[in-house]
Amino acid sequence: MQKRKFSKQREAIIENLKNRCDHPTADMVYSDLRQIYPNVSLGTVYRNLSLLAENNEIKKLVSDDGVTHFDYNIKSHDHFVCRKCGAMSDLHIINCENLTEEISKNFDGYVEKCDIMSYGLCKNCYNQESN
Amino acid sequence: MQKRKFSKQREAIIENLKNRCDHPTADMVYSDLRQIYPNVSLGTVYRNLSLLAENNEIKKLVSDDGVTHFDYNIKSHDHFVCRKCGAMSDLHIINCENLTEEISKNFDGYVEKCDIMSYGLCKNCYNQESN
DNA sequence: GTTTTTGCAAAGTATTTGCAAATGG
DNA sequence: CCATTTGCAAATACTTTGCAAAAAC
Repeated sequence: MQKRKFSKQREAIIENLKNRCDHPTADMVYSDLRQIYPNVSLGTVYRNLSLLAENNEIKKLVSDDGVTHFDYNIKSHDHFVCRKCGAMSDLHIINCENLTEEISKNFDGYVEKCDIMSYGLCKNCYNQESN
Repeated sequence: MQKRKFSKQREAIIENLKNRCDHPTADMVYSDLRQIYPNVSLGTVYRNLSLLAENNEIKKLVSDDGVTHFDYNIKSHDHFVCRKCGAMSDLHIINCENLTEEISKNFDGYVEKCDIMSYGLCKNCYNQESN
């Protein structure tokens, strides 16, 4: 791996992810970044998010509908995606914490990680629907 | 929903999915279909796969790398994706069969389904790597 | 005869890449 | 200075869409 140099854009991307819990898309991060650095480019945001995800400094999460989200929390945890508003939120499932090891036992190969993604309607969208 | 009419292209797509277990992409199905119907278009394949997935006749599965796969088996089961060759295979996890209901208990909204996606190296790629 | 589906091509998304200039160490 | 990163624009990859013709019923 090449030596990494500091960049204020990358720092701002990390800061942005750190201070929110809505699992933003690249475009959402880009919108926020433009408030601070009006000339920042979407390419820079994509380049940095990919770099960080490859080095496991952040998590890249792709939902069923093909939308890519990013998460600052790299600890093993699961997610819920609302079919209606598309929001992704955290989910903590108690009895599936050692799932990776569990799968490894019966698997002929190397199991690196395991993601649980749940879908449906979030509280808000569910209440709206029943009106 | 509008009334559906028969189409030999759609039937061939279903047949193709039914007779394989490698969770193909739209393009893989398209390649096979051209052997039977040389003039079939990729648009038709996408249209039909979307239609079938929306009506829950097949499953649409998106892996971490953003690649969309399709599965004829609509019963609840989980998947493994090889990080090296990209192949998707089935995984049957015994103690996570009622996960959707389990999540529902502690969730303020409506939980429709739940996918477990596991990543690593498949048997073949793992053996190659250790040589 | 009316509705659905098709093939084709064009358009739409999301993401990546080439390159010269700017920045970091 | 040399390596990395940036902004910009163009390119790529994947998927959807508009439309007239064909097929289904």
